[in-house]
Amino acid sequence: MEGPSIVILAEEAKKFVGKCVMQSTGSTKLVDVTSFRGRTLTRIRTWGKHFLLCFDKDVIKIHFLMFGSYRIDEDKPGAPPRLCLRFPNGRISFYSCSIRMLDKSATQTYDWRVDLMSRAWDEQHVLQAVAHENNTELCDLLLDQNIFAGAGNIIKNEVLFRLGLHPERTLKSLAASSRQLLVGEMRRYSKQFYRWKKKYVLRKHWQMYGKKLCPNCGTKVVLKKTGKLDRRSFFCPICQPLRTGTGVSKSRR
DNA sequence: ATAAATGTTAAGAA
DNA sequence: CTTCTTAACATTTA
Repeated sequence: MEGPSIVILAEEAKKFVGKCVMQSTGSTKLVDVTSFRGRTLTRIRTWGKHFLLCFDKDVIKIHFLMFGSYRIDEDKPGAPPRLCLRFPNGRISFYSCSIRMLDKSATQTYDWRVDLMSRAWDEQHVLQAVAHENNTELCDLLLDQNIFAGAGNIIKNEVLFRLGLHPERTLKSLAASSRQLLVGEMRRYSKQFYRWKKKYVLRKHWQMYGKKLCPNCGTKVVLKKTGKLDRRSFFCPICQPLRTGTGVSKSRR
């Protein structure tokens, strides 16, 4: 689950803010499930892929990893929730996810300037952070949660295709103007992802992720695990060349 | 049926 | 000390 999906969850769960937990159940052993009963949910926040349920002095942090899911006011068949919070106006359940408690002070260490979905997202700050990553391949850079919080493998692949960038290019091969385009597109596409996902039309807008043929030129899409993160990259070898330019030596002055 | 995948963390190894 | 590797987590889809 990528950042935009977490923002949609936060909107759906908003109706529980200000409500008191009537009953708390679940199979997680990483938090004391029984301790939430009688406490009021004061706020819901998100940072990247982190979903934060805030109480007066501490916070439940939920991360959905690869397979996590949730349900509101219904049960998921065949799976006991890791955590289910029941409020006077409904309930929310979380499945196969990581659940941790944070002290409230820990949320102050989150930097919302790098959160792709945040109002506080700061292009200049992100460009500065990117500037330290000259030797990093783009496929790894775009998944770095300290720089692009909320970006996942779908966003990575789609953005690289839209800009005609090969996933194994290093940042230093990009001119300053291209870097700025890249950072801006990460933000723009994340917002687009959110709008499409809300309308249940996200998947049909994928141009490269999971595709067989390039929508531009019809060339067979390459699927390769790339980078230190060894994650799947889908790319068109024609539209996303590894080497830039037309053969003119880059070292020419 | 088996494998691989919208992901992260911690522990141990090098 | 840093960087890399592996395991753990555990569900859905192809």
